[in-house]
Amino acid sequence: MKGERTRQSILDRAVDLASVEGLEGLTIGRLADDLGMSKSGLFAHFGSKEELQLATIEAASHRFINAIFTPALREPRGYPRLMAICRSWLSYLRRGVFAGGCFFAAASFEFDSRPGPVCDAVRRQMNDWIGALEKAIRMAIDEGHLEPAVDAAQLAFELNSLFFGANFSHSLLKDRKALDRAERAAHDRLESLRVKPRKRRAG
Amino acid sequence: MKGERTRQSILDRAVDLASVEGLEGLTIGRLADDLGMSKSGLFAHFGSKEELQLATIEAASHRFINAIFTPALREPRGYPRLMAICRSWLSYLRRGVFAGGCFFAAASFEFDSRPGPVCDAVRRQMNDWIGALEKAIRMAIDEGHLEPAVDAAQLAFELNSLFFGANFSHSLLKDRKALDRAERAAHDRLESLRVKPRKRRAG
DNA sequence: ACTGAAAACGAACGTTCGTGCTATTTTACG
DNA sequence: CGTAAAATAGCACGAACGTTCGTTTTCAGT
Repeated sequence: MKGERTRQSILDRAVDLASVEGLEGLTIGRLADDLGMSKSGLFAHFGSKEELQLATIEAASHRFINAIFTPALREPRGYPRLMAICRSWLSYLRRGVFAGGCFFAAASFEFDSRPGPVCDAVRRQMNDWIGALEKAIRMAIDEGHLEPAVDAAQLAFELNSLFFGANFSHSLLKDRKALDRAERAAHDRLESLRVKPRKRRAG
Repeated sequence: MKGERTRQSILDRAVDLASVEGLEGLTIGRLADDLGMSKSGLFAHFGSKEELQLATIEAASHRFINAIFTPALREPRGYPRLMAICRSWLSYLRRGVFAGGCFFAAASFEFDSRPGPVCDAVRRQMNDWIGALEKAIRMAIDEGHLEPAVDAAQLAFELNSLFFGANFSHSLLKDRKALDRAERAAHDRLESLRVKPRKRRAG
């Protein structure tokens, strides 16, 4: 009972630490110090560093979903929801949901050339994310909001790229216009693929 | 004399190692083993790990410029050169110029929240790169190839985002269509901003 | 070929890493 | 309450980290 609570607070801190120092830079000793507990006490919760990393990814995913999808799913499906996801993503960066920028952007570039269970877990998360983006796009097509010819995978790729680019310009270059640029690019791109509502007949 | 040659071969290997393991994961012992030399012998060339990291960034920059700009600068300025940069970038990823994908994409996301001399050096490199992109865009505007209203900084942001996105989809997701998607997106975007050559009078 | 300098080496330093153990404390429950 | 179980602490380990130092090897210029 108590264990579960402790575990959660460990992971909460681990997610932020890893978003700054990286999943490999995330260290058991450092994490234990931060939480005022012993290395071995913390270690017992996970059994290995790799398990800690995997659990941290899982915890980060929950935080991500809460920040992006939970609010966006309140919007009506189709174009509004798709646009809400974009705005949620940028606002999630602005609000600093993770201490060191987007956890998954960092993890993606850290592990993209280091095969293993951690790499697999990151890839799985990112495939889910891209899949969810594509789904929202297909919904917008089905609702008649986007042109039927739109390639969902292509558009998802482009939107995701803009988010990564925003993270980069915002966090590393400290460009205060980064998020505005990304929002403008996403908006313009979506607008260009939008079905113009000349007549309200198509359903 | 000999020292400079050794130093260069160290950095050559360091660049590839760091593009896989990260600039922090780049380890003096590992690097020395790879090169069949002693830790202390290697260490003496740099005096500290941080200096090794900074020198590695510098070396990576040379390789990057050789792969991207040297060929692109042979194209006539304006639209052709801009498009050549885009294609060079994607081909540079395809050819595996760095062992672990784009060195600078990895470094950017690794150090974007870790202030210090290494972060500063990465930021400087990336500012140079974005600046060069903007310059190529402005040239295309000046040559009358792109609409005069084009916002160079905005377009540079978008192109760079596509490159990062390509790196991500290519390296982590192993999506074989990643580079094609990025090229298509870049091409379409540039085409949409292009001055249509209806009559060959302007210029 | 000789020699002074430059380069590389080998061993060791103190620290931190992840990971085992064995106690001890704390918690949950009958 | 008391007690079994769960959670945490303490300590030690071997390996790897960056770094220092004194020695030895290799090179370049005369």
